[in-house]
Amino acid sequence: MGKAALKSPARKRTAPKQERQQQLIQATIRSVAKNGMSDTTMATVSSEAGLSQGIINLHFQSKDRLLVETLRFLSEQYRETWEKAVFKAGDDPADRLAAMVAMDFKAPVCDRNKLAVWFAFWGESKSRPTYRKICAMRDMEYRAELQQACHDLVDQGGYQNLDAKSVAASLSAMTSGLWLDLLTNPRCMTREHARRICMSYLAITFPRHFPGRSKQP
Amino acid sequence: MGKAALKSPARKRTAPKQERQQQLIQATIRSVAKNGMSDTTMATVSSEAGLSQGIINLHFQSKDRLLVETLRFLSEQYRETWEKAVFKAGDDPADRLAAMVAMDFKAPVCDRNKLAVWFAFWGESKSRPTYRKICAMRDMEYRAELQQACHDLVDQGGYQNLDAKSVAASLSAMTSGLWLDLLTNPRCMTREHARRICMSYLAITFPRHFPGRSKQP
DNA sequence: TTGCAATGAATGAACAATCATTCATTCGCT
DNA sequence: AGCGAATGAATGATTGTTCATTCATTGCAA
Repeated sequence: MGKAALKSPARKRTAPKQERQQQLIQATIRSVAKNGMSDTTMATVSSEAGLSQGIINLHFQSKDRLLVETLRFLSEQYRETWEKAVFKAGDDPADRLAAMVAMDFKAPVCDRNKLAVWFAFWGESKSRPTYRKICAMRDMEYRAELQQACHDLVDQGGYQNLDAKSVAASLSAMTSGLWLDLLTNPRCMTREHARRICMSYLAITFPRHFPGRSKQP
Repeated sequence: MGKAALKSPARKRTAPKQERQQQLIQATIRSVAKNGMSDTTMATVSSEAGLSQGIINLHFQSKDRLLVETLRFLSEQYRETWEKAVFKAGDDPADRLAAMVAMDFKAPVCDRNKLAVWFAFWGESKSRPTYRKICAMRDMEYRAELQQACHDLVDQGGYQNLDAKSVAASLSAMTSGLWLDLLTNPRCMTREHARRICMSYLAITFPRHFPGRSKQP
């Protein structure tokens, strides 16, 4: 054991496998956001990570696997985030809905780089069954939770004319549509504004459980 | 002149410039839908068009310009389509809204190939200012029209608590979100179902101008 | 009509650049 | 010393672009 502490403690040259993989996935997100999926190469990713050329093949075997693992990471982070939010919200279905909406427009999920990457994967999803499966699973799980909360609220609040499934589909669609605004039009749309728009939808849909919509800009 | 009609009348070897360019843009849409943006090459496009390697540089100078012109085509076709739909709908703002929603989920706009291409461009838009400008302009024009119709309906129908801008933003977001469903989950979402979801939103937002929402699946 | 240049659209082989992947070597930790 | 992590030059495949050539069409002369 060396006498001196020595070394830049900030960045070890050799790191545990999982840590390096995570580092490369983060670099992939930055590269896809900065250069687009088409211009993201092994070189742009490894350079973004501050590591060498061959590092990706060492940890992920191929570029394809790196991209799949990146999508899987985004997908799992999304699920963990809303699961946590729902748990914290407790039993009340209205609280659960509000928590899921809030989560959709806050870090770590709603980050401009990550939004760009989501859309990049969606754009490739028609030609890549693996992407489509991961996306479909994320969507299914999220929407099932949304639907459950809507169903509970319809029951508990006596909204007999509402179809929980349709409301969940509407809310989910609105969310991804607002993500698009945040991505392509960040000057006209903020995360807080996007959240308010979703809450307005909840307000007219479940008027007895959410504060009424006002003429906000 | 010529005795025999001669020639395969179906495909002339030399065609007017504009016709060839259109042919190549259609081939680009098919290739991006089939192979994704990353795996769309000069070879896949020209082969999809049934033409030779050099043909794209002859007509578009570069791959970049081909892609930009493809996005511009989609954007202009979208605008022409909704302009026509709004014109046909006449003066009534509720009719105009319904017409724009219907147009969003019908050919030629709502084609699965074209949706894939839209998302591919959106995914690259953060890294390509040219893409972002074209997308932003399309969105702005469309939303201005939507907003106008909402504004008229708010005035005429006495919906004093509604903000036309927010309603337009909600509807627009819902539309692109439903496009995502149609792209990634075509088995669970149809164009007609998507249209109904939008109409349900209009029904709860403008209850005196649209038929009430029922418990449809 | 028939023959014959002239035109320019279309081709596809060739080229240089870029790409993902490999692997012999170096480096750092125990 | 020994071992695994990391490197980066090397490799072959793929890419966008170029350009000499081919070929259908058109205009003109006889």
